[in-house]
Amino acid sequence: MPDSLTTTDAPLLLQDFLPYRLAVLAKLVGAAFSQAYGERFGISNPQWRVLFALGRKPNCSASHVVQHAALDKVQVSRALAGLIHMGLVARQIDATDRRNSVLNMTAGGREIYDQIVPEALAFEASLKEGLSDAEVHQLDVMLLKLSARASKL
Amino acid sequence: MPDSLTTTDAPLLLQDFLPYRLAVLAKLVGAAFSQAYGERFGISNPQWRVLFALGRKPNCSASHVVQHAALDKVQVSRALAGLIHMGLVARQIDATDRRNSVLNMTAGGREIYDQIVPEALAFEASLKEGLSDAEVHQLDVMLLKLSARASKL
DNA sequence: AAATAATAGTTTCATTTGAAACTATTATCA
DNA sequence: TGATAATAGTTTCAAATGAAACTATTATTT
Repeated sequence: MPDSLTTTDAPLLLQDFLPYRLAVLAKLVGAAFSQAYGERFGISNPQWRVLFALGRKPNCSASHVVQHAALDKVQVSRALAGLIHMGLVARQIDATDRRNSVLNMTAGGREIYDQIVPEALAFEASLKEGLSDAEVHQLDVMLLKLSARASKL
Repeated sequence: MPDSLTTTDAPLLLQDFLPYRLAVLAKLVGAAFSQAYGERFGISNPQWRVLFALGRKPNCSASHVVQHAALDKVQVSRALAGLIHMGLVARQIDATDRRNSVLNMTAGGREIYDQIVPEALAFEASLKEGLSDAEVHQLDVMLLKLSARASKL
């Protein structure tokens, strides 16, 4: 019996439903990434994000990480606790405002970071393999548009 | 001090990193969706997926849901337990193979399903607002390509 | 047919996550 | 200045998640 005979009047095709497709793709990509690199370094996804944020902007506060890594403050706090415990990140206190922390990678953290960055970029390139330059650009535009829309819903 | 002076040689821009962008977008979209509908009906994300799968294919087994809703068997088992408890889904045992269950929405489940489907489609349409037909098609193509690549990594 | 393997689904337990409450510090306001 | 509010970050507790062990049933092998 073909599928069409088992469906109802206006079935929603989960496979075609954009929120579902995005969730499945993001999970798949994230799993592939952390399987490849997270396991190797013992670093979780939120911790990668924190490291990447610190690589981009040293001497920043945890709040800055919250704003630029799409993590909430609880996640950042926990990720930092782990990274500091592993000796990959150092935390000082901002003398001008003792509520703020001043975060930096340690030499050890930098070492891992410098290893992972090229691999992360290679991972991304591999993911985009098969997309033309024009398609990559289109993808960029559409992700931006979708993000803008989604944040208004 | 401009950002460029605080960065390192080859910084990875988290905001431009595709796995990150996908994760953030998927989460944003998913949160918007469940905030709009999950709260209203008291139904979780995995439970929606199961309902949508059953709407598409009545009389199916839990294994079928596993394969078609991108959930693992634990999630399906738990989602079903909740849906059955709420009286939205009924489970029988397949007489020809007593390991298999035969799943169907109840009248109550169908009622909710029939309410949510048009709204879910409207949600999706709203998400795509601002994308031309050509862009929507491009998006489809690229999500397919990315999914194919990701499952090989 | 008996033993073994495979499949469907559930339960258990450890980890992850998120919301809300909490501490410490600085800013604002009366 | 003292009281109140706001901000930075942490801790606590409950719910969600995932891996692995488990039960029940059917298939395969000898």
